[in-house]
Amino acid sequence: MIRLVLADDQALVRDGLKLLLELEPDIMVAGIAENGLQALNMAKQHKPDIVLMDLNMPEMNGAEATRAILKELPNTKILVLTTYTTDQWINDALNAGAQGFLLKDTPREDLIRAVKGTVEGKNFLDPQIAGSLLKNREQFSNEAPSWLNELNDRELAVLKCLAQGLNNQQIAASLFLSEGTVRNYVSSLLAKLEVQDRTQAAILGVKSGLGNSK
Amino acid sequence: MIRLVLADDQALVRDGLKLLLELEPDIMVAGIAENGLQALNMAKQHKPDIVLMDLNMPEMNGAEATRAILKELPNTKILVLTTYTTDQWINDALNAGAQGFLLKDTPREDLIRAVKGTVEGKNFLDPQIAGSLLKNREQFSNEAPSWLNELNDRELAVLKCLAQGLNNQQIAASLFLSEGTVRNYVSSLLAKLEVQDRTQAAILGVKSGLGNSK
DNA sequence: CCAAACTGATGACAAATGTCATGATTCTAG
DNA sequence: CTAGAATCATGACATTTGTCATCAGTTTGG
Repeated sequence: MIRLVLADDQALVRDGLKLLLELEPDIMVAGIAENGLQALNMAKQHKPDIVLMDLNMPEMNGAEATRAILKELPNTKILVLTTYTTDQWINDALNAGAQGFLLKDTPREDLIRAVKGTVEGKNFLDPQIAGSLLKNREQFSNEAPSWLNELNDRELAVLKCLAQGLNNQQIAASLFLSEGTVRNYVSSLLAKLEVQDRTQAAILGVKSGLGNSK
Repeated sequence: MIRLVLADDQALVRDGLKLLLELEPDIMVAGIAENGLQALNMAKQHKPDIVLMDLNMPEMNGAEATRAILKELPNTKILVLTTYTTDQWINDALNAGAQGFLLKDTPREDLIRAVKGTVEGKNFLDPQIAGSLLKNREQFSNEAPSWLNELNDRELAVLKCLAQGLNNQQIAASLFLSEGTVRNYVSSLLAKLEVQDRTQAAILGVKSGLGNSK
């Protein structure tokens, strides 16, 4: 049995969704909220498996509420239901840690599938919304980190350090090398990456996902 | 009428998909390929609206084929059909520019919907695959770039340049300032961001999404 | 065994970077 | 009007960075 909290500022939508969801035998609407603040309180009170969250709400918007709920109850799943794909808060909600995004014109069967799937850890993204995610991604992860192969272990280690913003002295300490040696590795690194200086190398590293994993 | 090219190395899958797709009156299977190379040729020959692409294929895998096709025919949509969510090539295909990702156990109706939606520019991501995208995103876009408010226009402009890897001279040229002035702005920037050098500032900038938009 | 590659190191040098003090304009609020 | 901002600029200076030539062990493949 899936326990669910519903948050939307429009009464009609709330009531409609409630009916729609309770047609499903293994879904139980544990609480209904009219704004983000109520959603947070409902979540704390009922500890639901999943929260269906509207974005545009008074008091506390969906993104803020998502962040607040996840801070208290990190295992709760948040499925965002929004009206417009251009909603400026989609990005916020994404960052706040929402697990899924649906448009309100999603057919009932899809909504039910998304609710159940989200509880199981899947991530449902409406096709109209997914585009921005894909584009965003392109900005960051480079198409072909082909140079990863050209770099030897040391150079790769140095690049990781660069991507973390260390200077030569810190890198030397970190890798137990002399500073001069580090300078040499940085130098050959720059040549292989075909960049002009450590900053450009660091940017490449960050964009390729280095610099996060120690 | 949607013209479609199908690429999969398994005969059964090819035949099954062909039958399944042609049940739909407004979809026409223009070509069938057994590997990536054939897919590329088929695409060049038939100029389809969309290519259904398997990832694991001999000769040229799906990701490479995707990249090759998009290079020649940038308006073609590529919908990837894969068997496993852990497929190591998913990332490659994503970077190669595929517009959608489905698992092969997707029901027929969803497949049809995805094909039509993808042609219309939507992005269908299987819920099991979308997760990695969301996680990836978390690494990069910082939740609260609070310092963004503390920076004035010039400093922000300089930070953008830093995030693009420009040196002081290039920044000066770009913003029509003297190099010395740029050095001053960089200096105050570093203080406000509480970092030690331009590399660390650039990393912050990149992680916050600057450095992409001019 | 020997050449080649790899790894780590030094010193010297030019260029880029970061910090500071200081000035000149211009704009704005009291 | 005037003090104080914001903006742009200089020059001087110490430090960091990047490049190069060179050297010395160690490993490895032929």
